[in-house]
Amino acid sequence: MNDLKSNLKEIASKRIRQAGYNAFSFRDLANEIGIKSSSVHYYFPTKAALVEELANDYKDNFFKRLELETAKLVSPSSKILVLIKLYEESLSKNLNCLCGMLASEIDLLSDKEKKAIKSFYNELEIKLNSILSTTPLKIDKEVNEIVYLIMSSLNGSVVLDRVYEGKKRLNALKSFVKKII
Amino acid sequence: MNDLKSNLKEIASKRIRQAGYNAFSFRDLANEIGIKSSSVHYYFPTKAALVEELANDYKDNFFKRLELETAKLVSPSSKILVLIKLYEESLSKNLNCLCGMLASEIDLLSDKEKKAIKSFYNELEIKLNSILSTTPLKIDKEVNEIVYLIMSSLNGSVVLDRVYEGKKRLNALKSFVKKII
DNA sequence: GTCTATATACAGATAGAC
DNA sequence: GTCTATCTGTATATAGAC
Repeated sequence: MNDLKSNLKEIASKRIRQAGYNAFSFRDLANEIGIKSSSVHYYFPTKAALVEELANDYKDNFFKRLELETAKLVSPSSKILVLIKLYEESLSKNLNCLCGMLASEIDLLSDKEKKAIKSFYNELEIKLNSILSTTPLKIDKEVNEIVYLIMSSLNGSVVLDRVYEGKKRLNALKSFVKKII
Repeated sequence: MNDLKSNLKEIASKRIRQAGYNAFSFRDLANEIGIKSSSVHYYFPTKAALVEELANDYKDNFFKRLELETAKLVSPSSKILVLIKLYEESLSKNLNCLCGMLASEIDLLSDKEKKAIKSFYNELEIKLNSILSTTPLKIDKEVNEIVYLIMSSLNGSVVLDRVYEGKKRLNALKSFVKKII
């Protein structure tokens, strides 16, 4: 992929993660790079097509990193801490999770965009279940419920930590994971 | 407050909870009621002023209900289940929490709007801490960390349950609360 | 209180020249 | 690939008549 296209995607992704789907326009992207908005349409026919591509890229990159960084780890808790670290990185850049942001705006999305978002969370759920199924929990709960708890908390933590410009909620989740797994 | 003004607020709140700050205009509100957008400006000088009022109303109403419905309850877990029930009601109307939605779009907001959002979460944190401080937890964790876990999970659960048109994540949180408190 | 009229700017997209 | 030009519609107001 040429530089310009990937630059456009990077800028668009950042904007969405800052303030949502409607918080940027093709003109914004064009201005930031120094081209015209009609040229952006050369790369992406519509805004929906761009966002769909962003969501799919985000998922691919996210799970590629997760696989890579957990590959040599053994304990479930260490693997989940890597997952949390990916969210911490997002927070440290003062950005929401792209899919979390779009999930909260699900009513705005086309079917293809929705599918991309669901695909991200489907894979996350599968991954977490597989990590947690290898070991008994230190708390008497269904694995699946802990998976949901971790996923919902990850999403909410970044949103709220961003509001408070801190890390308390992600840290609390981290601490919780260390305690129960 | 007259009917028209409260109708406008109700419609605006609903739209934000469906798809965010930028997902409605004064014209939308006007059209839905059958007046002109300039008339909406009679009630609210700016969009920011409207949203600030919505957030403050939401907070007032939320905690009024929480106080009312927990007043006669004794056990901490039963009180927290009432809190979760408020989020379940939101989900059953297929709406996000207003403050959760705006929290994810925090970069869009004016200082006054931000303040209103923080005020909601400040009060929720205080309330949860006070509920959980009356009893020892069945899990060896700091109360404050469990408060953060519940708050972040509440937010994330509604967002994700809405995506999947289900209740699994809020139910998982409910189940977790029953287990540890 | 509600309207018409207006102002200024932006949004998403397309046609066609270069 | 990038541009100019254009289209059609929308957003956030404000002024002033009724």
